[in-house]
Amino acid sequence: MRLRQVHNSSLRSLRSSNPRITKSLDTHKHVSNEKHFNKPSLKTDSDIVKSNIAITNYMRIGQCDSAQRLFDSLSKRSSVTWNAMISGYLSNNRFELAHQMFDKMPERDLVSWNVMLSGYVKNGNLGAAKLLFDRMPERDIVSWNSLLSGYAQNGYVDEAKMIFERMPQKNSISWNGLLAAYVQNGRMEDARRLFDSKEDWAVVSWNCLMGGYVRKKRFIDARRIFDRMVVRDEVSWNTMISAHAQCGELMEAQKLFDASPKRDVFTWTAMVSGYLQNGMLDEAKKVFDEMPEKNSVSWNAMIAGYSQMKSMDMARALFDAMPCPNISSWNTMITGYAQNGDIAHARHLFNQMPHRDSISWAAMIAGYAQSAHSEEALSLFVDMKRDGERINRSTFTCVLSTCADIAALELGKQVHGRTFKAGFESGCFVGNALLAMYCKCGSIDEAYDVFEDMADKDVVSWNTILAGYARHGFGEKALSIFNSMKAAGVKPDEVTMVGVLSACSHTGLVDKGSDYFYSMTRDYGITANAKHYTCMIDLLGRAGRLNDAKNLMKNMPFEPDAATWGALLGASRIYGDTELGEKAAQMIFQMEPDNAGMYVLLSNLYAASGRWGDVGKMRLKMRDSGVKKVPGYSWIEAQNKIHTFSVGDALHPQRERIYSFLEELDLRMKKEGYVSSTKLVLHDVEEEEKEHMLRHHSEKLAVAFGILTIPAGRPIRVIKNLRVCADCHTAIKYISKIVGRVVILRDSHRFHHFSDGLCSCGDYW
DNA sequence: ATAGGGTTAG
Repeated sequence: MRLRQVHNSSLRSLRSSNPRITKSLDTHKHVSNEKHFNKPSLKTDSDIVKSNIAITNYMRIGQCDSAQRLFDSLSKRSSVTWNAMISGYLSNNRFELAHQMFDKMPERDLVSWNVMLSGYVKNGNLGAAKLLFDRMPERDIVSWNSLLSGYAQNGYVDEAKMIFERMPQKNSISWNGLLAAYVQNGRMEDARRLFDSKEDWAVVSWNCLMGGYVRKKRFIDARRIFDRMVVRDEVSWNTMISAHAQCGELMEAQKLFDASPKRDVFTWTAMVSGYLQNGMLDEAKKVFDEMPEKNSVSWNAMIAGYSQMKSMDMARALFDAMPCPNISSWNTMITGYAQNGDIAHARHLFNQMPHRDSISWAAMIAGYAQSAHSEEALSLFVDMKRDGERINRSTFTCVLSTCADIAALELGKQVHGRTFKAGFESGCFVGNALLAMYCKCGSIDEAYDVFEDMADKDVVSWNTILAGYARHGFGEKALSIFNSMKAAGVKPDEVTMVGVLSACSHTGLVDKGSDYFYSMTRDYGITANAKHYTCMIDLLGRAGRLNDAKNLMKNMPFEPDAATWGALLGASRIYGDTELGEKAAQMIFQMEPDNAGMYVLLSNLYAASGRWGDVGKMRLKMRDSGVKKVPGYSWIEAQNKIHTFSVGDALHPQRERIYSFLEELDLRMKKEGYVSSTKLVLHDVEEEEKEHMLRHHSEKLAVAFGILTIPAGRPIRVIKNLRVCADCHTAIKYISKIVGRVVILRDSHRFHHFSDGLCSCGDYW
């Protein structure tokens, strides 16, 4: 704190050097005038100063009305009086009133212009700021610095650099402005080059560079900067402490905490959230209790920690105990209740809270949507406008992405309609959200309609529709999108190529995929990343070239991650290579010990090759390691509701109708030649498992329910949280043919379009 | 007495 004061006071003396000169000139003028005027004018001037101070103080405590009343009552005002009003209004977010003052004032001085300029910048109106800057009768270094930061804050890094180069003079604020422009926009290499180009950076600039490295998770670079600092203020220590806490190095964080010269609420809160992020709730609570002073951020961090650990009672106790909960505290509680499935408590708090912002509404809407209450979600969306909360583009984007997550197509369509009515359909943000919603909800044709109608498509739009086709199993279509994209002059990026390679993989185009993979550096300047390699391993594996896949993995320039091993495991499963599958699964267990899906995959692999002893061992291993199999469930949207099914579901109101329909289907399937693969492998399975296998899986129940409720001619869209079961996959192919319906199933990995006895995945997934 | 930059905790 002391260092910060030293720093600020040196700035202040710099800042005041000019006014002091002006003042002495004023005094001089005044003395010469005194021959003609009598004392009152001197008295009036000191009165003006007094009222200026009073205005500033009123504004500082937010009493704009009192300031305005005082201003109106004055008989004499100087330009400082006007400037104090303008600046006060701006700092109280009363932009319109500030603007009116600026227009009305009789004589504007340089400060008036600078105040307005920074007002526009803070208001995010860069265009107006630029116009004002051009209109200014004169400019000083303050004007230039304001404009520089305006460009930087709005992401115009190169323009900021041009301003910096055009500046007649530069001071430490200007240098810091350019550095911050790079850091804020993630251009750390440029920031570093600038930083190394000169000495004598201010402490804030050191902090700025260090903070940039922390945000990029480049903790070693951050620490090097910290160690090189000759002068450190509290912010420097706090940044470094939170960096160590974030990456789980709590011992080191604690060491710096103990060594830091002064600890403020930031320092303490950084330690609390460090422990929370690493799941150490008790330690976090201990530090929290020891904190000498807490503010709402500290309380909210602790509350969020409890709610993430599903301890809503503890979270609630803290919430009730905290002195002044702010809007974030309420939002944290609502989100916590909603995510823990307690929608009633969430709604109760939502109704009680004094003010709601767009985050409160989004949390509540998402809560309803995720707990299968789409009607309430939509009606809340409608209520929002009535409550006075403006529905803006980001609200639509947020609601659409909720629809996408839960594949609520009907709800999504209604939101689409409202988006259109509100005039928000144009623009990439909402357009891409719509596009993604239709893709993820399984309606690839509607996604394409949106895509075609988009006036301005960016690379994200192209990537979304391309990956959409690939995930739906329409590889050829995905590749033709890729060609149109190139023809439209849009440069493919890394994400595009992931889509292209996975399209080739899903379509079995091994040679074409390899060509793209090996030529993308030359053609588009894209270096293969882990995802590209994973696609290639998947592609080779699918084609049965397991050795090539293994070799590619051996030769890739980075360590394989769980997804890469997963691709190899998938291939071994299809081609029955138990040895390779075992190796891959072991690697995945090491990296993701909680990944229950892998135990299931591996034990299925054993079962397929008749190794029943190993299947049993897997079961024991799973039990001993405490991993809980994630229960599989499926859901379907019908009659404005989301219907959820679990294996052998006994809760659904229409279960009897569904089960008898499945019996009937079973007979017809057998006539067509269907043999249940589960029944083939039953002979060596324990009783409990047998029963499990004989019961209908959730996806089959949902499909049957869909056929019974969704009007003929419309596809049946089902979503499953895990991968589709192989037996159900076969069964649904038969069912699609028997009843003449299209079934679109989204599982945790991709889409399956079942139609006339076939699936778009080509039985590889 | 009025004006410019930046960094840390939810």
